[in-house]
Amino acid sequence: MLRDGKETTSSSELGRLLGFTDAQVRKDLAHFGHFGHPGIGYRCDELAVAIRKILGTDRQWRVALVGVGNLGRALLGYRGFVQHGFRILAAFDADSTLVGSTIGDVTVHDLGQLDEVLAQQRIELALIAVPAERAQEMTDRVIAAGVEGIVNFAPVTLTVPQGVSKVGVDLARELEQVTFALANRLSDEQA
Amino acid sequence: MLRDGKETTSSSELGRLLGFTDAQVRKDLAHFGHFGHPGIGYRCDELAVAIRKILGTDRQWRVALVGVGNLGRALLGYRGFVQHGFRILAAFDADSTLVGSTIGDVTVHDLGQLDEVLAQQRIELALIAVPAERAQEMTDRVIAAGVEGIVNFAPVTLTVPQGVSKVGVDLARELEQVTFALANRLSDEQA
DNA sequence: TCGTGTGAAGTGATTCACAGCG
DNA sequence: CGCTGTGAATCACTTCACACGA
Repeated sequence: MLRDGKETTSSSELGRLLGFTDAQVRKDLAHFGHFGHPGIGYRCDELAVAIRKILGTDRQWRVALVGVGNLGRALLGYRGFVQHGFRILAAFDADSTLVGSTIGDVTVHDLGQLDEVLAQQRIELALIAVPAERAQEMTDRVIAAGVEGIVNFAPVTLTVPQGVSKVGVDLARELEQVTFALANRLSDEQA
Repeated sequence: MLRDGKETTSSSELGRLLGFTDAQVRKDLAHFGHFGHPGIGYRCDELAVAIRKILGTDRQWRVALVGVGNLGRALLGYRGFVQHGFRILAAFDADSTLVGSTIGDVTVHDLGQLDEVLAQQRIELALIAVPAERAQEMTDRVIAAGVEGIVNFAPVTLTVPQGVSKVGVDLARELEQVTFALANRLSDEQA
């Protein structure tokens, strides 16, 4: 909407676009504050700022990538991260033939330097893209080095201490969501 | 559990492992049928079979990849798909220098051959890994060619007709989930 | 005795509907 | 007059608690 120069929107328009009711949109937004203008709706620019504040993306975040395989490289090349304020500042891999190379503008470090580089770069978030067997170990190490948020791409459930935030992305599980819907022919549901 | 040779489990054990209550586990499983044995619990092998049936992964699915960029290549190399019965049988890209090459054992076809190859290979599911601008167009085309399920990696909301199942994976949104938790210091929630 | 499956109770989320502001 | 923000009503989900089978 901002790109299109749209000034304002409404809960009903947002709802239609997102697949919710207008009341749902208003309740959800009102939960975080008073962003709307009665009789007018929501100003697009104000709303964008407010949502960024809520999501914590009103600033830049310092990110590291652990595991520079196929998926890791894809993550390094993903432009969406930069657009949302996520800066990948360091990468790590066990493969010594990769160590020292730069992909995009990120240098691949040896795992032995992990603690040192994470501290030096003041890394806050880590993307775990290593094989399932190594995922918990890597997670423990980055958390010990001060990382507070984890996105885990390995198909295992990680254990993290209180205060550390964690999200798991299991690509096969996403496909299972589709096959579940097809196997049971659900006509509703969308994401 | 199967790998460890475990014979049976219980709703409370599953709940502890997954982060739910025992009652929740029982209700959810009972929703789909009677899989447990009173006094015993759930037999691991029986439960695995039952869950695969529910998820629709008790058979192989024929999958195509549209877009062989960094992310596409990562998806091609992801072993978890094969393990869950998802076979990527064809890939497509607009880049003519890629067309004709094989990555893993999948051939990259020209987009012009999309309809033909999808029909010939009887493709059921498609992974959309093209830039946001092209995502809806590619989706329309694969659906026209008979695809019934879509996993979309482009950061746009796709429109699909009734009967087609769709899941969206937005990598930046996963990170935002982490920053949201950190910005608001939620102590609960895990995925 | 252990542990499932399940009505009943309790809790939380969504929708309704309208007062009030621009 | 349009649209938000919000109590009240509705609806859905989770937890409780127990009958019953192994």
